[in-house]
Amino acid sequence: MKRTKIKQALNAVSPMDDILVKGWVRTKRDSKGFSFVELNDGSCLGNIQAVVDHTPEIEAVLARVGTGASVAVAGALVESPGKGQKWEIRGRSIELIGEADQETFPLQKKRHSDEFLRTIAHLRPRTNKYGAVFRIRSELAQAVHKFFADKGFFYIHTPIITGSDCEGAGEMFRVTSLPAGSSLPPEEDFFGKPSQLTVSGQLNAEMFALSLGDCYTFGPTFRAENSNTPRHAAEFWMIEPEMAFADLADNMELGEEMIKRLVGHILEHCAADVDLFAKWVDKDLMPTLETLLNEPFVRLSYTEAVDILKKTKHPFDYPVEWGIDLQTEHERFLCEEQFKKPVYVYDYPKTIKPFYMRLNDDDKTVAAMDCLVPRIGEIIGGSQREERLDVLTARMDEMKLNKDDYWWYLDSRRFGTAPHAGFGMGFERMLMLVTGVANIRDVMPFPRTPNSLEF
RNA sequence: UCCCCAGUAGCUCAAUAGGCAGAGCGGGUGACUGUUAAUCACUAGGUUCGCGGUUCAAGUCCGUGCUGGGGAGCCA
Repeated sequence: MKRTKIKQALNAVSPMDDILVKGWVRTKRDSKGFSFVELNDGSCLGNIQAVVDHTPEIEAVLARVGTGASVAVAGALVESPGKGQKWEIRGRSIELIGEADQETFPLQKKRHSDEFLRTIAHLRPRTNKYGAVFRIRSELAQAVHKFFADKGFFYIHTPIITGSDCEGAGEMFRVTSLPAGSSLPPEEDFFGKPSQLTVSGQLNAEMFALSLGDCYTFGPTFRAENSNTPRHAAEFWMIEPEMAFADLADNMELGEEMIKRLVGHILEHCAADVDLFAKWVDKDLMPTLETLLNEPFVRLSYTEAVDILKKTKHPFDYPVEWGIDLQTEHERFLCEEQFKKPVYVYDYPKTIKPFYMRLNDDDKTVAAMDCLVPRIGEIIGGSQREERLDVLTARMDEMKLNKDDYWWYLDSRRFGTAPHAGFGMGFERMLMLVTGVANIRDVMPFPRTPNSLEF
């Protein structure tokens, strides 16, 4: 007989004479003459309860069935006479597939701390909370692709290994095939030059925006920064759309539409899992998601933001002056206290932003934008790109970048250049936003952070 | 990388002023004919993170290292 997934069984509309389910035992309760066995197979948050009467053969099996064991139960799907569930399985047979030693199996039936579960990252998806996290993660990734596909964006696979320190966005991981401890020069290495793991697919994506129109990348990126915070990981996934013939306003509009669509999709498709987070992880999750969905995002120029920060009575550790980069405390004040909703800050001083952002007519600011959301901080960072060759090369000279390294990037401005804009969204931060999970390590299957590479 | 806090049973934690190492949960054994984190009884379980020091005596005080958490910087 073919296995029925528990999600299907729990959604049944009528009883079934024959059903076979397989899964992991969440809890077993014995009575005299029969036992309750609750199974979860990961297909959904809910467990299905099987009731098995004791026979000598079944008792022999049940003696070895404990929390965490994998089993197959065959029987009939019937309406449950007990409270708490609509359906249950009246078991005719139970087969032990994989035993779990009760002395050493680390997952209990009660709640564990996130810190402890991180030390058993290989087993934590078997818990309710982490099962829910990773079902939502999967659904969110699908929703990203659906959003862009619906809008006619093309999905571009930009390279993971890169040869140029593009952007200068933080420390990069070196890639080499030279033997450990080798003192050979980069010319002798695999690519004949230094190579690194990418920190962003943006520069490559720009080439495709200036060819296919609207496109996006969605893949892993790597930062070798020794940053130890609940919002950073050394390996994380980033979504980077890039649009031709678009400006900064189009860019902000796309970001807002995207966040609203993703939130709406998760509320619609992962209701049971989201409820778990609203109930146990973040009491304010539902109001937060409602705000994201229904409230228009604030749009505020950097200059206006500085004015607000200078006028408020709220004390800051870092004094505010036009020209400084906004500190975490400033960003949090703006979106958590001043407006209590997502805030776009745009037109930043050029001195604190990278070379590729489009210079505004004031010659002091660039067409950059950050989207700040409560609790997470910056979830989107983007800009209109500098499409004018002379302005772009002048900026590169100012910042002492070697133009030869960017010859192909500059070609796009030599031949048929066009205004274009794009941004990067941290996928894990989006996931933290929709689940209320506070630590990025807890929305990643096997998180990579400084001094942490166990799994 | 900097600042702050913590580390005691498998897990979550307690231990008065420096004076006998404790509880709940989990595990094991048994009871119970409809349980829902089942319940009840009994029971086993410890290098108090490592190293060094102070003291008659250290889980507790001092130094140092490691690990984890929170905050900051950097960023998505």
